[in-house]
Amino acid sequence: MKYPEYKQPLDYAKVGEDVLAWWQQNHIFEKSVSSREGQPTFVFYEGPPSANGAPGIHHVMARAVKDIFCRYQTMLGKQVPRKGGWDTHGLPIELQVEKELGITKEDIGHKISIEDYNQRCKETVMRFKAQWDDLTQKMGYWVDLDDPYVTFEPEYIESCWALLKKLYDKGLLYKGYTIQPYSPAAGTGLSSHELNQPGTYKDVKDTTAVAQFKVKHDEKSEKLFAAAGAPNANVFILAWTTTPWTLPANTGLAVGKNIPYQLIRTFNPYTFEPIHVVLAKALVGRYFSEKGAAALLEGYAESDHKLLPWRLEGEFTGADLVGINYERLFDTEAGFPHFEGEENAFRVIPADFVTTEDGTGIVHISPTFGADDFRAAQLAGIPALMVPDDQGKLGPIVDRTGRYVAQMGEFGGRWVKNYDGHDQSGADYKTLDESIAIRMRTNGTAFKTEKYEHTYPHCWRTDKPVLYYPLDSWFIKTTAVKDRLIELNKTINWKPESTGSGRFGNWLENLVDWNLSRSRYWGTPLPIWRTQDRTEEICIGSIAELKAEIDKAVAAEVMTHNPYANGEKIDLHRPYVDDIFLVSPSGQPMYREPDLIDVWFDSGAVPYAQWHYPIENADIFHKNFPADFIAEGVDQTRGWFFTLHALAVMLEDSVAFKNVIANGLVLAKDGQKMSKRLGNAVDPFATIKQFGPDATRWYLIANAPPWDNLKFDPAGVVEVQRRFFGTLFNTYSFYALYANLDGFEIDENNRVAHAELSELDRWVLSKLQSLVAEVRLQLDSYDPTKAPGPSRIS
RNA sequence: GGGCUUGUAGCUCAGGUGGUUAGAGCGCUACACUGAUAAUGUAGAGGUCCCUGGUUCGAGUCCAGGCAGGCCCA
Repeated sequence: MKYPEYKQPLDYAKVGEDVLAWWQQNHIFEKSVSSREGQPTFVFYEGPPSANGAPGIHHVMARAVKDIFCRYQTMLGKQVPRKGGWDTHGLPIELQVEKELGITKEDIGHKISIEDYNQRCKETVMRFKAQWDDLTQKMGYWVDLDDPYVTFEPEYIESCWALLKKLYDKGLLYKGYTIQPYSPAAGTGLSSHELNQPGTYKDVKDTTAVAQFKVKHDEKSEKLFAAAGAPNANVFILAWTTTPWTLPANTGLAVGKNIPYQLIRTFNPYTFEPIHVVLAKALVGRYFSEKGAAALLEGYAESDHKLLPWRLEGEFTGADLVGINYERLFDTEAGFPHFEGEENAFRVIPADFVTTEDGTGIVHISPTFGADDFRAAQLAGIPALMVPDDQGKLGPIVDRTGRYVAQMGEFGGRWVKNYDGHDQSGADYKTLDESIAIRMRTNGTAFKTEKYEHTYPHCWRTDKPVLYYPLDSWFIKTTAVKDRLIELNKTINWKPESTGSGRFGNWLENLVDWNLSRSRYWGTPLPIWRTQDRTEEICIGSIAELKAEIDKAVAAEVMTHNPYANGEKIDLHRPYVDDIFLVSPSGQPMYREPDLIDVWFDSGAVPYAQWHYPIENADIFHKNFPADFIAEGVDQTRGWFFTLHALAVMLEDSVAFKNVIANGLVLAKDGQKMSKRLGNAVDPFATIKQFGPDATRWYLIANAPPWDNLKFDPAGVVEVQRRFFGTLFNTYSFYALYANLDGFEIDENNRVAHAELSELDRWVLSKLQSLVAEVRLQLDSYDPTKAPGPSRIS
């Protein structure tokens, strides 16, 4: 018998196992790479999976996508090296270890040493590696598992340090601040994880204020004064805040570009002065009554002031207001401090978070006390109000204990909230918010002040209100290359296109600097050492450099000995690097900046660090950069896709990848998200065991484009199995049966001349060539779903 | 709240640049074959193209506004 005949029913899982065994015995994957030595390469980067959880069915889909294009290019004759890798650092692993040990972040360094804790993280992260390797093989994903990169290895970290140093030398690494939840009572920053603890958000009654910001009359504001009908009119912009203590730190006002605003002629309800105010059209009704519109303007000052008269004078959009200058509310004449950049402050700017839900539709911006404020101000070039402390270091108007700094005039030294537990029971006791409100009512800068109940986050340890406060962080100045990031992004072939131009493109348009700092333990440490007075610092770019600097420090007696002198293997993690002190050129000791870097830096560094570049292997790196193709979930848009792109543009002035598929999610068959809790998660091992890898992969790819969400229905896999593989199998069996009966044999050396072929034969050959052309066309354009299409039709 | 995305037959999905009776597979119904048979062939039924407005001689397709699901970010 020439052609093997199989019995029904065919065991698809068995076929998969047999093929896998044959691959492994004959090293087929290895040969598919080694046999193409010298051929053009097709560069692929494996997005490192984190091995701290079991793989799911969506990983099978993501990896099937990767596998398809790598194999296709291999079949076209290219060499496609595929280095596997593991992402091993980061918060999810730390949280898992904390949970398993029953500890919190505060216990690290006390109940458990940093050394033991990090050891535990290292063990935990590789716990599922065996499962991942198993799935990788069973699903038939070809990737090099024998020589993967691992982000916690010293060589990998060393590469990250070298890259950081390159950025540092280009002036792209700097220390600044970011607005984070901060507990003055506990003296510590809070993570979003801590803020999500139950009970942190409480209803509190605060003094709120609608402040009047006086518009300066210049060409930017001319239209307002024209509508008011007097060049010397008192025109104010109204902004509401639930935290009046932030008003002295105001440096800007934010409007929504498309929101309609109105100019209203009326009176200040406390001083009875005639004024003109600007607020959102949608909110005029909150402050002005129907009756007031009809009330006489004349005679209000002498009336009982119960009814506030008003008149509409004009309407503008937010875009009309942008750029208008206004007078500082708490000015230097009243004893409040000058600050750096104040000539650029006190301007109306646009912001996308402005709504007309509450307040006045205009948001008071204090860049030191709000994350949104900070971001909007940074985008618009508005400075923050910062004052120097006794050491000359710039800081916000509130110190770390929660008090106004001394420079704050009549309010200097006042507590922002009651952080020290002082007595508030006295009859004439006033909170800072109340004192500020009284001042504003007196000098005609408050349009309305009232008590208002709202929810506000509190520190889970001290029960005191949280402040949003500027905390030190290290940044990569991605905004310096923003235009180039956008420009190069346009050269990338995104599948689907909308992810590149929309989600990713918009993200780049609104880019802020990349906050690298993480106050954690398990990750790549920041390789920067500084003197205590912050005047001297060094960025270490390699282990060799570190050793040399340690030798200098030992010579200067800053360190007693070099812990790496006798050639033992270096561990660059905490706590070891924290125990290294270096010496500055002027002879001062330097201490490591205690932060870790964002794990996304680790993964963005894959193209370099997987080869231990730039320490070594420059030739290998250049041969394998940039990638021709990568694929990952759409949730990586601001993660891996961004960090790859950002680092490539800053370091190499290049894209990191030319083609990218951003695949969607795999949902349960009812369209719900898969979760262990709902019990609707599909086990990839069971699926492959039941249906075999071929039907599983075919279903995942052919059923819907990978960038759409896929509703995973096992019945669909059954259908694929019957419809496609069943047909294929039956067709083969039919052929095998009769070919064997007739003793048909193909004689490669004596084929029938084309001209002598029957019409039917020629039709079939034509059909085949059309199929090949169609499949190639679709695979060349990175559409794996359309590629199998033609083969499904007869 | 913002960005992106999806909504076409019972199910899963196709439907460049607007143009006759809106398609495929599965499922369903009927018939045929009974040496491919837990198959195969032939035929058929089945749709308010999410809703509302608009542009147009003409809209599943273009525009605006909603509704519902999803992802990411606040």
